Amino acid sequence: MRHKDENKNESIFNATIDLINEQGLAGVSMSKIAKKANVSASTIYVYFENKEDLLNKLFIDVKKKMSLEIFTNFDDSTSLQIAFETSLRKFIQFIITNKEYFLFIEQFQNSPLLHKISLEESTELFEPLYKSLFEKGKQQQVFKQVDTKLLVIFTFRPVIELAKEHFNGNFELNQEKMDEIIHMSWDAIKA
Amino acid sequence: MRHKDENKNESIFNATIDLINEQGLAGVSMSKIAKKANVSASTIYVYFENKEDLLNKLFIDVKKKMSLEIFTNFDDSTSLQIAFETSLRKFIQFIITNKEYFLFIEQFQNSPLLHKISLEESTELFEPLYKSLFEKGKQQQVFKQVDTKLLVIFTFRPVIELAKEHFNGNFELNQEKMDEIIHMSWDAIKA
Amino acid sequence: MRHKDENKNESIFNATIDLINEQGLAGVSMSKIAKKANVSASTIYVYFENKEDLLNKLFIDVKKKMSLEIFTNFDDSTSLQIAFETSLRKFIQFIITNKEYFLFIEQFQNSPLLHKISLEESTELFEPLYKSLFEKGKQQQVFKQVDTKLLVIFTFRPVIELAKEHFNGNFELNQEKMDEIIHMSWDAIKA
Amino acid sequence: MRHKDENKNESIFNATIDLINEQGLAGVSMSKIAKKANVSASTIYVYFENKEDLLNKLFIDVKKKMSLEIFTNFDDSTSLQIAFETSLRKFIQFIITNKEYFLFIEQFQNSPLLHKISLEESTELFEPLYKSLFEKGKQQQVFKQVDTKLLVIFTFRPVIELAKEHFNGNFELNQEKMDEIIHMSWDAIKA
DNA sequence: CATGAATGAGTGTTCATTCAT
DNA sequence: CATGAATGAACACTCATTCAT
Repeated sequence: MRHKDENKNESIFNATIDLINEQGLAGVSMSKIAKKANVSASTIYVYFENKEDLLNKLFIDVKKKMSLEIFTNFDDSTSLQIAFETSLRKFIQFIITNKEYFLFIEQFQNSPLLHKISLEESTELFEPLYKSLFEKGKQQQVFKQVDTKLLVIFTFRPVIELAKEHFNGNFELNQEKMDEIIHMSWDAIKA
Repeated sequence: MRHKDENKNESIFNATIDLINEQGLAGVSMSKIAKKANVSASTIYVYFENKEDLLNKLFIDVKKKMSLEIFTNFDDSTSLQIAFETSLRKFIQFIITNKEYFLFIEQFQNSPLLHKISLEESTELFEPLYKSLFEKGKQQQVFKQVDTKLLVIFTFRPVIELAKEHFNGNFELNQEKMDEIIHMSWDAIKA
Repeated sequence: MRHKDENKNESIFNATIDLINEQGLAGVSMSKIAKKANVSASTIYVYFENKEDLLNKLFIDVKKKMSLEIFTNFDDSTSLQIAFETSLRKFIQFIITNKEYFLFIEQFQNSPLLHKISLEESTELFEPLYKSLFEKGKQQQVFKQVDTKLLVIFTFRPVIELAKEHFNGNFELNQEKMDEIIHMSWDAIKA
Repeated sequence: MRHKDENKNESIFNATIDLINEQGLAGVSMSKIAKKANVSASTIYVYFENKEDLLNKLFIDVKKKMSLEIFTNFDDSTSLQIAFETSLRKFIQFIITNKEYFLFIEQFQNSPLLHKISLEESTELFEPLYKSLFEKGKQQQVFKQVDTKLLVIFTFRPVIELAKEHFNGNFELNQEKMDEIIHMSWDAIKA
């Protein structure tokens, strides 16, 4: 349970995140969110146009938090391999310490309620990574000469999937495993 | 007595698949399925216990179809690299030519409606692949000495994600891309 | 649980009685009866016109069983007080040893599904009691000169209500209590 | 905000009572109640948790009305026989002039939807009667030395049953009959 | 700004009964 | 005689949203 915020917007966000983690995206309703956030259901409509709007804004908010943490102390000037490893480790770190944000993103990313615009807006937040890591890597012939999307997916998707299995209790994502994953991702994308 | 119409089971399945592809898993309701399948909503309950039961049985049915196609002509005796490439290509082939099955699986796999038993039952269908490809490969030191789950995920997850982007229209999964993906997956898992 | 009868009619009756005792009258449905009786739901319609018909026939059947037991060895020639006490004790005996019949009767007696004709038909079964006990008693000035219905109700209703409380566990209907009840009923009706 | 219409609660109660009297307890449904009360079915859920809650609250409400009327001008200091007769007459009066409340109580009292708590709460309303009538009567050796429950049942049950027959049209509960009933109940309980 | 009241549309499911064999 | 298949109508209840204050 998270603590009550002064800010109503924030407490609606928190209630939503908590609910989705407890009951899944399909289990959230405006009235449940209202109850958990200790506001009236109609108050939510003061802050958000409708349910879709609430979820999309929450999505962008969470993605912003994520990018902020990943780009903290991001050093453009290190070797590509170090930049790669650092980024991926920070990403894993964020997932592990923000389980409820991660699970919300994973659920909502596949939902038809996610607007294309929100997805694009949230993707743009990670542009620096694409530019100063993957595309630079391709230019320097360190990475394979393939669509950047392929590099991104081989870097992040496997660990995402394994984190899910970890949270499900079907897999233990310990230090050793993380090293192996990073190694495998690197092998996949390196030229 | 009236004899059970084998088609009815099938047409309920088809209606469900179509609906999920049109409206997403959250958008399917028993009455919509009934309307699309041209049966009464209560007729569905002659064939299935409830909504969960229907979706789980459909899931297993589709997974069975998938495994059947992947294991057709599966040759245990070829080189590992050929077995790997053949399997992955057949998998991609299935996805591309059975878009609606693939999208149903992807949506339902993450749903809380999916029973653990159904998931296990469907996973077992692919056991031969794990045994005669990934574990054999580890024994022969062709693959990395890591948890088989890592090998499986680096083999199948990237292409799944790219297929989704392909169907979304954000990415063109052509022959060249497939070759690249297969190459990257191979690099990821090979020792 | 009662054992399966050869006679289908009987096994449908038994299943119904059992169900009503387990789930209450509101909880019985034709399909549940069918399942419990190990027949198809449509088979019930071979034996009975519809649900109402089934319940009404069952009601009369049970009332018949009841009257049979009460009138066994009924001695017309004893003193009225002995006849009164014997009848009432036999009635109590039937209730206690046939809890499931009793509870069905009590539930169905108040149901709008009970046809007036069935009620009359079942009431007639107890005519002898009215004639050779209550009306004779009035003639002989042993009982109050009031409507026979009053005599009947003061004789049977209190014990019925206390039997219900007994089965509910709110009241212990032991030998002493029975004696008291019989005494009170007698005081109520005697001139 | 819109303020709660006190009438609405009341009109839902009235609609429910009317429906039960017309169709029996088994015949009431939330949508029928809604239609009769001229509100949307979902509005009922603003006032009550669910069907059970509605019926239980209605039950307590009606019992309260009943006890209020019975205890009006209840005089603790009169002779026991006068107190007995006054109470019983007031009870009969309530039944006769509030047929629809009475029939609701009789039906719901036997329903599995009645919560034990509601029953207890409603029983407590009549505690004064038990204490200053029946138990006092036993102390003064005016009544038989039996379980108070027996006294209560012999006092109220026969008249309840006869009122039902009266409303069914099988019995005319006129002034003379009432006097006889009161007399018989008194004989039953008096020492 | 905030909210309780109100609702039409929809949910999954059960029902008594009929049909066709 | 017996039955599984089939169904329209109904059920209790939840939903996202709007209204009036």
